[in-house]
Amino acid sequence: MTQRKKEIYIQAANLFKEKGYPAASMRDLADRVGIEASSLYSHIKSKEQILIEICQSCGDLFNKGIDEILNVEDSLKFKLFRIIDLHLNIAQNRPSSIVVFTDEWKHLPESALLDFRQSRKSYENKFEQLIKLGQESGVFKKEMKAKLIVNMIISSLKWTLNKKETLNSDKTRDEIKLFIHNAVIT
Amino acid sequence: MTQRKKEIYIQAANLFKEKGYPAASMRDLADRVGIEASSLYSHIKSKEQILIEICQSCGDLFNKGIDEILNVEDSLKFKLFRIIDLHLNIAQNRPSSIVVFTDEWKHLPESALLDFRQSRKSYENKFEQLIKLGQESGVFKKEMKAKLIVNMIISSLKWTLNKKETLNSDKTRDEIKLFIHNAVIT
DNA sequence: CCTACCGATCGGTAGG
DNA sequence: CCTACCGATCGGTAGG
Repeated sequence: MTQRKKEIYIQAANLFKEKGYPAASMRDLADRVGIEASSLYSHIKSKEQILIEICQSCGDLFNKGIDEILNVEDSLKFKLFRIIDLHLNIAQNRPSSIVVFTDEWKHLPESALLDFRQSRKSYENKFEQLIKLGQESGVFKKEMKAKLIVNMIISSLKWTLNKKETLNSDKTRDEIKLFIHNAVIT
Repeated sequence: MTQRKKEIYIQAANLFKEKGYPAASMRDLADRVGIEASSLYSHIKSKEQILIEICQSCGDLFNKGIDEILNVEDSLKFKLFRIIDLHLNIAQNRPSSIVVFTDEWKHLPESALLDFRQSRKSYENKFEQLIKLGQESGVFKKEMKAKLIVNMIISSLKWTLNKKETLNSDKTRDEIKLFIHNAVIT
């Protein structure tokens, strides 16, 4: 990946985040990169392809991240905290891409949409298994369905997207973990 | 508001939800209503105006809803549960509009955007005051900032949008309330 | 990487 | 509510 191509992907993520994918034009993007719109196509295949790659790479970050957490020997409680940090770290390190991944995936073309849903499903299933394991061993509360707990946790973290100071504050991160700790740990 | 105009707003909300505002065309909308695109403009002023009214009316639902809850004499804990039901009820009763309100507000024109942010801010401030009151009286946990609690709660409920069976299930609603109860009630 | 350009589609108007 | 149409803009290609 050349420097120019990287620059295009970075600016595309910024632009898609700000305007939304359909409202972001290739001419907007070219302006930000500092070249003509037609010149973009020497580096990229299509507008769609940029969206596909942004969404795929974010999905991979989540799945690789959770795999690493689950494969290390730790308490289930600590693994849950590491998953929370995984979400916050991705938001911190890829502030534009993560918003595109979260808000613009519905504009993916059909085949990439199937991949996206599969990747997300795979992630949620791993997360759910962790919760179920904790419920069986008495670490996590049993009164709520594991799938609901996963949905509540993932959803609850999304307000932090785009909130740089929140993501940078260890104190705020601790409060987020405390909220979820109170919600699910026995 | 004539029947035809109502129909246009309903179909517009459905369409904006499905495709996103920028990708939804007035020709799409006209097809769903069963008239020509140009005929839409006998009933509505512009595409933008539809978005503005959808977002305004949802904002009003939240603000009127919370005002009613806060003005009735109830325990703070019960008021919190009523706020949760307010969110779930709006999602249940206006399944398309609420998604447009949540996901498409950034496409509002400048002046409407100011109104939108003000309405949302107003809602969040009232919610925050309730949490602070509860923290002072020892009903809600003090270890987390009130604003963070509000953000976590509002965000945590958003996964239920578009999940009709979740919104229709009293049992699931109870689990959602239990999650939040555990998180914030002493 | 640029100039020049394509067909398609956009929101919206004129006039009836 | 329709036919006919407008200028603007879209993603993308040809050719150099």
